[in-house]
Amino acid sequence: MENKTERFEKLLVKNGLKRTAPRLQVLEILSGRDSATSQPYLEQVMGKDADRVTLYRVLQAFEEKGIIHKVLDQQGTANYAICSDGCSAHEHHDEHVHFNCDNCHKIYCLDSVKIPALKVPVGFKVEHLNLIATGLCANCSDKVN
Amino acid sequence: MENKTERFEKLLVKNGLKRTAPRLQVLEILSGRDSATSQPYLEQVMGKDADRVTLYRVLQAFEEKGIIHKVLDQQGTANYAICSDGCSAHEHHDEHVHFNCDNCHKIYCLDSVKIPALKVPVGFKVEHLNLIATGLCANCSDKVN
DNA sequence: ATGTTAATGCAATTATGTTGCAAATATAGG
DNA sequence: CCTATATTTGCAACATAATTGCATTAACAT
Repeated sequence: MENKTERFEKLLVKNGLKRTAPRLQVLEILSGRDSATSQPYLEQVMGKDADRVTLYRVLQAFEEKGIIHKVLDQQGTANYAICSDGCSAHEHHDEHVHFNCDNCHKIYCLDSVKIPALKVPVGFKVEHLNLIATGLCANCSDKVN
Repeated sequence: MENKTERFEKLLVKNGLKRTAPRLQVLEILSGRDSATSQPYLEQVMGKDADRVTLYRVLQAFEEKGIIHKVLDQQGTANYAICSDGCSAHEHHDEHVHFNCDNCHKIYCLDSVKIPALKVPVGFKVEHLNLIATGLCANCSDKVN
């Protein structure tokens, strides 16, 4: 199996980004989590390893290249998750449902759930759909019962 | 036809809120628009008529009472719209689709469009759905063509 | 090895949101 | 109409989040 860091390095090069420590660290953190990661959490984990400004810029660059996508939770806080294959700078294929757990506050990308087509009033042209469900995730609804 | 201001005053009293100038002004502004109104826009329009802090508190009170509902746009900015009848402090019936126009940036409440039921993975319990569509609104798609 | 370009870190600035408190105001009751 | 009371407002201070410019550093092509 291919080394994880190697994969990340290729990913960066493929997108014309240099292989730098903060970028690799962000990819490392994001890939190790099963749900989207909030900007404040990233900031905390990176600590003094990288400047806050650098983090902003890394995330912005990744988003532009289609390496990660941003999901806003109900409070408007930005959360980031690595895009599944098939995303690019030109087109994000992240029109899956996001699930924001009321209990643990994690945000899951439900890649398998597609957003159904929508009937909108005449004249409106839908480009993208963004659906966030809230409730209890599988983990938390287990614990509660 | 009943006077608009009278209606607003009744609305406030019904919700146990005093009839104050900033509150009436917010209702006036929101009701005069065909789309949701951003917090920064409200702040700008109210100008020196009300303090920034007061605006925050008015909006918060209105939201708690179910008089208005908040929609976050793609940038995470809060937008507010008057709730249709049937909303209350206990239950918001605002699970309609919101439409964020890429051109004019207005946010429309598409009250007529209901969010279709969703199949989620086993274990997940959906409480609320929040769907924002982006694209061109009727107005803008007219102009473009 | 080295030159060029991209990326980082720092400082300063701006924007955004929150809290405590004193002054002002709405309204209920006399 | 006047007054008592609780709510609401406005101000000041503070806290947090995001952005910009610039000098320094680091990546990497040659």
